[in-house]
Amino acid sequence: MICRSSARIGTGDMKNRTIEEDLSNWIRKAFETAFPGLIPENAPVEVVATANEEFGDYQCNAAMGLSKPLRKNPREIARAALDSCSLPDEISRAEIAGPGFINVFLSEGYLAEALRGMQEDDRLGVRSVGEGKTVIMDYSSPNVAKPMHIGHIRSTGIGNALDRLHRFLGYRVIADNHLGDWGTQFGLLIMGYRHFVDEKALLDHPVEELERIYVQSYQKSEEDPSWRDEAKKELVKLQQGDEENLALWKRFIELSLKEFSSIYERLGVTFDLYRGESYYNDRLPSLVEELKEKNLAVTSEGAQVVFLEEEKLPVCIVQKSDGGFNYATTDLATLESRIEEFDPDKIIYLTDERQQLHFKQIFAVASRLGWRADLAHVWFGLMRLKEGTFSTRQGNVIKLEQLMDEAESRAFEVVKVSSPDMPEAQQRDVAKSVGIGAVKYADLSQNPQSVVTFTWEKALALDGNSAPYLQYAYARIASVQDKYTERFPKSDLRAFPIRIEHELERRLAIRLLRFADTLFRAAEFYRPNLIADYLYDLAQVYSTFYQNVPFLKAEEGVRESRVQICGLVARTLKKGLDLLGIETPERI
RNA sequence: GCCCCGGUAGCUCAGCUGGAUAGAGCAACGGACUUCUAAUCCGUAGGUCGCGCGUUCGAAUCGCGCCCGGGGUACCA
Repeated sequence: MICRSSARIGTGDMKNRTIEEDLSNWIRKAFETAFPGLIPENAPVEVVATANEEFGDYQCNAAMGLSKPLRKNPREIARAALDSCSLPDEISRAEIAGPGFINVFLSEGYLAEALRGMQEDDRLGVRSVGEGKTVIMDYSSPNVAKPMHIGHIRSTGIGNALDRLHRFLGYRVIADNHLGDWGTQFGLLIMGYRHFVDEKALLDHPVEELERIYVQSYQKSEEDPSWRDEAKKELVKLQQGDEENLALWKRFIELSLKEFSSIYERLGVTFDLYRGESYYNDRLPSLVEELKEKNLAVTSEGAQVVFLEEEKLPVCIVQKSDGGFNYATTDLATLESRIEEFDPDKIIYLTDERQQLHFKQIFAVASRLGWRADLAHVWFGLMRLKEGTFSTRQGNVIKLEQLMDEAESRAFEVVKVSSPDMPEAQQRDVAKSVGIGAVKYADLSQNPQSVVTFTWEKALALDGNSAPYLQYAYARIASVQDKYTERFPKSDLRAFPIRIEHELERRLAIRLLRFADTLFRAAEFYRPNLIADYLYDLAQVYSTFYQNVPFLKAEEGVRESRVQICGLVARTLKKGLDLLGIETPERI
C-alpha cells in the first residue's frame, strides 16, 4: 500500500529548502492528489515538529481540520492522502494515529545524508532569503546624559540579535542608533552644568555626572519657578542656535557617546549609524508643511494634528500649540529621511511596550502619506524589579555597567576553580565571554513581549539554561576535536561516512536539521528566544550524548562518524550563539 | 471610561500561533568523576495552566464576561 519511490521531494531549482518546507510540500501534494480541487489554498496542510518523539519526527494535523468540509472521517482522509502517493526517500514510514494524525519518521539514511550536506555548506543549510533586500534596524537608542541601565539590555540585546540574524539571512542591514539627543531636558542640563558641575567627575564618569547635575537642576526647578524659567530660556537659546549653548550640547553628546561606546564594545554591539533625533531637526518644519498641504494636518486647539479616526486611533500631534515639535514629528521626519536615502524594504523599530500606540499612529500617518515600506514595531516588556518599576527618581536603578562588572567577576571566580591551570589572562578573557554571555542570554532566552522581572540570580546564572551551559558544551567539543587530531593525526575524518545508528545520534541529527527552520521562524516573529530555546535543546541532547556515548574510545568508523556529528553540533552552537551576540571560547 | 500586555510547579520562565500524557532551569531529595572538561549527566518529588461560560473531534492557546498586576490614552519620549 505504501510504496517507496526513488524520487526526492526537492527539485533542482528549490535548493536548500528546509526539512519542514520539504515535508509540507509533500504532504500538501498528497492531500491534493487524494482530493483534487477540494483542498483550499489557505488550509493549513503542513507538517510540524512533533512534541513527543514517540509520535515520530514530524506530524501533520490537517486531516482533522478537513473532516468537516470533506464530510469524511479524518482517519479515512489521512489514509487516502497517504495512499495517493509514494513515500519519498526522506521518510522511512508514515503512520496514522489517534483521531487522524499523520506521524512521519525520517529515515536514518536520509538523516546521514542531510548532515553531510550541512557539513559541506558553510551556511549550515540556511539559505540566504534576504538577498537583495534592505532592512533598517532602529534599536538601543539611549538618551544622552542618562546612564544605560539594565533595561537597555533588552533593546540593545534583542535588537542586536535581530540585526545579526537578518545579516546572516542575507539582508543588507543598516543598524541605526537613534539617540535621544534633543529635547527639553537640555535646558535643565545647561543650567545644572553652569551651577553644579564637577569638572573632574565629568571627565571620570561623564554620564554619571551629567545625570547628577540634571537631577539636581530638576529638583531645583520643582521648588524654584524662576529656575525653571531660566532653563526654558536656555533651551530656546539652544534651539535658536546660540553658540555657547550649542557647544555645551555637543559636549554632552560627545561625553555620553564615549561612555556608551565602551559599553557597546563590551557587549559586542556595533552600529552603522548614530543618528540622533537632532539629525532630523531641519526637516521638521517642512514635514509639517507637507502634512498641511496634503490636508492631513489640521489646526485643533492651537496645535497641528492629524486625525486618525478611520484607523480608530487618537489624534497624532505633529506640532504643539507653542509651535514646537514633538516625537511624532521627529519620528515621521526620520522615517521620510530613511526612505529617501536608503529605500528600505523594511524598517524594524525596537522599543519598550509603552510606545505601541505611538508607532501605530506614526505608521498610520506614513500610510496616508503614501510612504511604502514594511514597518515593524517590535516591542518588549519593560524590565522591572521585584519591588516594582525602577526609576532615576526612586534611585533604584541598576546600571548596565555594574551588571556587566558583576557578571564578569562571578564568572572569573568560577573559571579560577574549574580551570586552575589556565593562564590568568586567558581566564579573564573566558570570564568576559562567559559573564557577558550569561547576561545577554538571560534576557534573550525569554519571550521579548513578556514582562521580565530582573533578578541577579537569573541574570548571572552560570548553570542550567544559561549561556555558559552552551559555551561549555561547545568547549567540550572543541576539546574532543583537538584530542582526535592528536591521537589520529593522519586520519581524514570526512573520508568516513556519517552513520546514524544510536538513538542519541538520531536525536541530534533531527535537531541539527531544524536549525534553518528555527532561524526563519525567529526572524518572522522577531523572537531571538526561539534561537535560544533551540540551542539549549540541542546542547541538552548533546550533553546527554557526551555523557553516555563514547566516541574517542569507540571503534574506528563509529568514532569518525561521531566526531563529525560533534563537529556539526559545534558549528551550529557557535553560529547560533553568534547570532545572539554571544562568544564561544574554545576552552572555558 | 476605552485600548494594549501579562497571570502556567515554591521561585524565574518556555510552550513552535488549535493537537496527543503541559515542559525547562533554580531551589529540595537520591545517585554518577583514577575515563572524551562534573559549569555536566541520571533519577525522585512538585500543576484546579487566575475564575466562569462558550466555540469543536480536540483549548494553556480562540471568543465573551469577571478578578488581579503592569502600561498607554492631545501637546514628555
